[in-house]
Amino acid sequence: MSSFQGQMAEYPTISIDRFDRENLRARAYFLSHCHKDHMKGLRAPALKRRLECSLKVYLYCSPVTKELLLTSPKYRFWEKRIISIEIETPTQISLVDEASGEKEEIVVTLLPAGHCPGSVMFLFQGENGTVLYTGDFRLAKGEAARMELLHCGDRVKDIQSVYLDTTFCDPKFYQIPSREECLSGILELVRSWITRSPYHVVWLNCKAAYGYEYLFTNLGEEFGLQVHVDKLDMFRNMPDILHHLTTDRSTQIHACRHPKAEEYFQWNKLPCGITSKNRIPLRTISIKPSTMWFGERTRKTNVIVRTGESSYRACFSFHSSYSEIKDFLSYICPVNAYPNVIPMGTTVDKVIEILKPLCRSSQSTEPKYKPLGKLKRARTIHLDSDEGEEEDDLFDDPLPVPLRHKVPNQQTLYPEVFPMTTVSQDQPEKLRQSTGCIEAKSIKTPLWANFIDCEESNSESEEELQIPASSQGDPSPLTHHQQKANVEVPQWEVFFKRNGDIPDDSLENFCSSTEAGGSQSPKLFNDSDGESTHISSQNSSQSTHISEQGSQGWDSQSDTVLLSSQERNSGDITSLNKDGYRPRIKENLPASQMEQNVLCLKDTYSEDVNVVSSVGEPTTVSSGKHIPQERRLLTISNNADSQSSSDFEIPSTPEAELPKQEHLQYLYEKLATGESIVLAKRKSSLLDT
DNA sequence: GCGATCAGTT
DNA sequence: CACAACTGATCGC
Repeated sequence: MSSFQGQMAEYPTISIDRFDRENLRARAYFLSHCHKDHMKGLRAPALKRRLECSLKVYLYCSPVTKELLLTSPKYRFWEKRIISIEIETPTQISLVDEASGEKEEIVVTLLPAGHCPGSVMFLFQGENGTVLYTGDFRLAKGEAARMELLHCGDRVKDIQSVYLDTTFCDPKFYQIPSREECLSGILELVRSWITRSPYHVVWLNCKAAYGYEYLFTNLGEEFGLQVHVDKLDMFRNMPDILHHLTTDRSTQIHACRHPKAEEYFQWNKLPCGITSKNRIPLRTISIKPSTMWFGERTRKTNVIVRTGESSYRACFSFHSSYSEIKDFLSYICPVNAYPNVIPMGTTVDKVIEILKPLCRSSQSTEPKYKPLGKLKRARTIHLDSDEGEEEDDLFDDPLPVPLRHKVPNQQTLYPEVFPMTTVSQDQPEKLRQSTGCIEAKSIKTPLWANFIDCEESNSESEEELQIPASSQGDPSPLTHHQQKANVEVPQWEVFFKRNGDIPDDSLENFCSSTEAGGSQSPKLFNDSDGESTHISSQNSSQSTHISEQGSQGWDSQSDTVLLSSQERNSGDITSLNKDGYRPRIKENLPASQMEQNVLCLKDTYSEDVNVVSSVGEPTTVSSGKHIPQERRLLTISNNADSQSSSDFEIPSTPEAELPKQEHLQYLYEKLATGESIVLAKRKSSLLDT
């Protein structure tokens, strides 16, 4: 539940996701997505009055959010005052104080947040620096690195503050199975039930909230059925969703709701009231999407749990896990990070304590002295342990500012050129600031950087290297066309489809199977209470099955339902990605230098330089606008895995370049602290594999 | 009567 | 397991 009060320190004249109290004075409003807890005050009389008096105040949101919001009659009064902004399209907005006439320019870019249809993060650029408000988000590991507009050239933008969705920012939520794993588990469970007869139906016990749509569409697609829901008119202009939904109760998949639904279900009655078809009683199971999480050291990763004779819980999360949050924030590496949510059972201070080490201020370039004898664990020990996922927690000391080269998926890197729309009533004037983004350079990766960033095995890289470079880069003309043609239709897929078709857990599985003593045979996972039966996301090659009598003998071990995330690897569950969606690429139109300056406002190397200068000289390298082939190819493999390390665009064979004096100096310093020993060992073990 | 808030439920 | 939202009680305008 968001506790963000609506205003950001840097841009206090705008309000985001809060519309009450001080926010009533905002010059512009932003809505990240259509969930009630982000809409407080949005239909209050006070704001309605404000709107009537201040004719220059608008609400900005994504096209899908606008559509969803305006479907509700309660919010219809916003109709003339909402401006939708396309995803990944930097847009200038004039913030005018109507009393004084004072004006401020700001550029906002909407980035897909993966939380629910229409959900976005807002990237603001203006006089007070670049800030990112994430709204609520679910982004897999490495996804920030793939967001082109978080970058300036091949470097992540200089971001002053991140206002972060910290819903699961607690180590107990260390891991949440990926969207694909969860979807796969549900798909197999549903398949195993509805294929028995036309009278076998499933009820998806979903909350009244946007966010389950990709589940419905994937189920619909997979089984050629429509999902029964109570309402679908909000999707009337989103055919990709609409086509998989129905108000006809005769389908085998239901996601309808009723206040007494649970009670109904006890009596084999669906929320919509039906109990039979053709006078033959229905056989129903319920699947309740719930967030399941796993601690850092938990191997149990079951995505389906049986909770009763006909009841299941399925893993499902709208929010990023602890490790996903850490990956996201450490990649962005802002100066400040502020939590938008204080999770239950924790405190602001505790959350800040987690966020702070991932921010720049604590990424001291001065290595801290650490006696060798105090090193926690040697990497070799860790390799022998049962963890597939390597842990950056091993290092007590924050690493220096990562000089990372997260290469976006597309090749249109240089120069960073995007059309910029100006949304304002009275002036199309561009921003004057010209702090300028130095023309993007291909910065050679210092040798040491490979060691520093390399956390995990790149087991897939050899395979990925076979992928021709042409298979990535610009989207196919068809994709491009479709997007142009559909410009009036809200594009919801953008929020959930990722580029790449390769399942995401290959690294972990590789690690756990090769390094953890090869526990490759399927196992049954049962809760200690002996009540639940699981579909696992961990085991491989175990086929899913449900006891023939869903309501009988479910307590026997032989009824245990398993589902492996790796079944998906070998199988059919890639519909989430199969359309091969790629983030839209702007036409590579020539842009004025001024536009570039605006886009890279404050993202200057001169601002960065005090941070990075002690570990290298990135600004002086000017080896042209060419990405080494190896790095591009490795980027593909990185794109494909959401859970694994996002650092594997760095070739495992370092570029044949001798480290410079400063790099050596750095290495020596690291050696003194003990860290590089660990890293070097890790590295060599990787090379040995 | 409406809305805000809180506690409880799912 | 939490989330997001609903329900109902209470209070104030």
